[in-house]
Amino acid sequence: MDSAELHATVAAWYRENARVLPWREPTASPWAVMVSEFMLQQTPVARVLPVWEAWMARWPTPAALAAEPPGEAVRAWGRLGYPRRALRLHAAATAIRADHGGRVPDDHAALLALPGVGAYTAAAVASFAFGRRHAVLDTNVRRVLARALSGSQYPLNAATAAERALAEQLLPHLEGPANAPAGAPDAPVTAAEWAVASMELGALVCTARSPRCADCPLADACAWTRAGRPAHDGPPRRGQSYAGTDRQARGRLLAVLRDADGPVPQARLDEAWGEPVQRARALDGLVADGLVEPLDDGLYQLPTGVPAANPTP
DNA sequence: GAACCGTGGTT
DNA sequence: TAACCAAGGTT
Repeated sequence: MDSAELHATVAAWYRENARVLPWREPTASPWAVMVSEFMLQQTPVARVLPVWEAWMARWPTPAALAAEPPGEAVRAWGRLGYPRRALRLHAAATAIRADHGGRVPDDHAALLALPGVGAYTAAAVASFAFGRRHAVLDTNVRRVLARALSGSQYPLNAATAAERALAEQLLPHLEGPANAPAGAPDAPVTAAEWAVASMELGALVCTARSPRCADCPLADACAWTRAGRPAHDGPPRRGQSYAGTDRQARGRLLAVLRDADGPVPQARLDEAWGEPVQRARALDGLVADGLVEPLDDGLYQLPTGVPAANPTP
């Protein structure tokens, strides 16, 4: 199967099977797309949806978010996880207001320069919000390419230069929006549509644990299937421990502050995590990350964005 | 390059 | 049930 055939096959599947998601609507603003990409970093769609809706209702533009303290972003982030993303999204909104006239930039380099925006997010926003042509290499796409083209069950732990080169080479030449016009099943496939379609195939069919190969439009051409779907052979993929880690401690501490109306005394944090050494280390880390602001008298709160007044000597 | 950074659903 | 996994980014 050549790449044109690959694009057409996956796009045809996508036009029939894509989930309806608010940030994919043609009316979705670049900011709406950007917020979704931040939230979707390592967090499943189902958990993002309600938080995204509330976020967009409250902060429909970057300037609206930038006008509020970063702690409000952390609070609204809720239990999506990795709350530093909330802080970075707030910082990105602030940079957009300061440096881009309040509009999400439309080119990859300017996006990449924003806090919390890496190679994936810059390519995704440029593609999905602006119809630009970039390789969007997320975990779904990497898995689809590993199976369909390389014949392995899983991609390597880290994306290689060869992988990125392959993704570039596979990119359709056509620019334009990610969604084909309604009722145009044979519309040409844009780079952005290929990106969202290959991601969606990985998310719905070519899944990590139990791929639904019977429903896959690429099953006949898939190198991994043709090879008999051999089990992963290579270094073990790194696991993620959690219970008892600093991450869990940080999560418990921050949850107390999120759920409180105002500043919280140290004693409330002590209840949230019993082990004092780890608790202190976790709290220090949260403060260092800017997720927590220490006040006088052993009080703590979510960040206000206003540096605490220095006591006069 | 490897470690670190949350949370909850699925297998 | 414990392990795995999720539209990554930063240091």
